[in-house]
Amino acid sequence: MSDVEESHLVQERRQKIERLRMRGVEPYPWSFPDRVATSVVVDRCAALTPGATASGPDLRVAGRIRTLRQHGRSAFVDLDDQSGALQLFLRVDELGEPSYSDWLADLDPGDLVGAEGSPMVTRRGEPSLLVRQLTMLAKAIAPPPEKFHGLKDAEVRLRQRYLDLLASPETRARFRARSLVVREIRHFFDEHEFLEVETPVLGTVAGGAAADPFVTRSGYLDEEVQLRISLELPLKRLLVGGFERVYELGRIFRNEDLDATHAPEFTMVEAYWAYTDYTDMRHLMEAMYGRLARRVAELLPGVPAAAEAPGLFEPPFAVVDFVEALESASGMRGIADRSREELRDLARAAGATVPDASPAGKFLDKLFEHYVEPTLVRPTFVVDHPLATSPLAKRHRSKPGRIERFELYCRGVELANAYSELNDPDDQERRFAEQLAARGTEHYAMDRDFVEALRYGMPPASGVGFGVDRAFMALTGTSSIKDVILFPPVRSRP
RNA sequence: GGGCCCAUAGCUCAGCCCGGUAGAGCAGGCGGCUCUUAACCGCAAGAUCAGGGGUUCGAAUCCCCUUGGGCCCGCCA
Repeated sequence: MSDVEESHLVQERRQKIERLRMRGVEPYPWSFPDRVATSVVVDRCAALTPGATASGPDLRVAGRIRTLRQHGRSAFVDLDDQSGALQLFLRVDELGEPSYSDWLADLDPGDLVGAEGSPMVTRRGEPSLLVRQLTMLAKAIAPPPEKFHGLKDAEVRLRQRYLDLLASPETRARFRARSLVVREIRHFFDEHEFLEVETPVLGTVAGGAAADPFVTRSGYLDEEVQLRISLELPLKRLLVGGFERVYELGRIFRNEDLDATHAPEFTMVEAYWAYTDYTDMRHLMEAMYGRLARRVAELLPGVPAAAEAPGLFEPPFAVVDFVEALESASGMRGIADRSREELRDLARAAGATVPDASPAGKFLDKLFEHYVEPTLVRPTFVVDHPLATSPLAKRHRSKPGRIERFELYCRGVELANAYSELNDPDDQERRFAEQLAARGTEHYAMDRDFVEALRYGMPPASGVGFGVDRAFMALTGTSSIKDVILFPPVRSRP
């Protein structure tokens, strides 16, 4: 592939810049005040009959040229802006000579231009702006992707996301919807009187989950530091400190492979709610996902999965017991009483490759993943997991050997993980020690200060965590996490 | 980490199986056209066929390696 800088297309455009300057036109001016969105002009046109031109003051619009259709002494330009698109109608009898010919000689697809004129509807019925004055706002030197087929190259779409965005209204709509769903999540927690907080990304112990951290070094601390892999432990310290409803929405980092549902940095929400238990949190999540589903349906009516989301996420969601669901799906009995070795052999028989040393909870997760997860298409709360599956949840008040936990699944994806949070400091210390004994690699350490904090008393509380990227994927039926992250990680160019 | 697949003009794609001087559409250039909307008509141009090596009289095409990407599996509670 030849260097863009060298191509004849670029040289043509550089010559056009020289011509613009020679006729006194600045190719990169500073602003374009008093413009309206193209949608405003389109709305104004709705009152006009075909062939009619609006009276009243001229309107100004700005945007990027998608296509040009020249007809000798008139021309049509399709102009895109964030609100949509508008056809510009250029005519020699409006622009005059030599202005008309000069402009047509120097305009290209991809250029950012401003236009001033009257709203009008063409005889063929197309809402348009009859242009009296054109302004170059930024001359594009590099040609844009092809106007009809758009940008297909998956690599370019990831490496040069701006090209994907400028060529694809669908991509723009998807990322806009993501941003507005994030805003909706904040509204939801804010309305429920949760306080949004920010906790450190860099710390000396990355805890709250089992994942490989990114490791770096702090010159100030003169110590190894790790990027957070979860938000859990600092947020619970805030419950100790007296905040009763807190949440954080932020980036977390796990030094692991990128695939369709995992990215090494992703956005997570965790919320902690004092004096409530996991059943209260279950109802909160039901309400939240119901609301987010209605929002994506508004934002992406043309995306089938999004349009169907409100029906799918209509509360109440199904509730199934972890052990009962696993036993009924697999035909096995007495799952909770099996030894670690038995569970390991069962997991392997189900096709999982797991190391000998894994804790029993790992094998149970694998069995669940294999037998039950694929069947959970409608939103379903899986509740009351075996004790071994998490070190941070409180023991179940009535089911021996279980914890008070739920996971929400939908369309085969995990959409939330919540507990009645463990607040017994001695039990917490024991459970951390058991996890460490089963793991024991160099970058893992017990967060002793967290155990110390619990000794001062953390109120009974429920807590939840969910990945924003995956939530948005499930709500919109998007199959790859790269399609919901604006700038996914890419290797440096060879 | 394992398997399969892909890389040809700025963009979207043919050509590859079965080796014989690299093609189209869009975009760009020149000419024509005052209601088109994937505008249209004519002319001329545009390529280190991802990179490197090999086989061959001859390689975009067959073989090997490298790089980047995609899908699946494994890993990632």
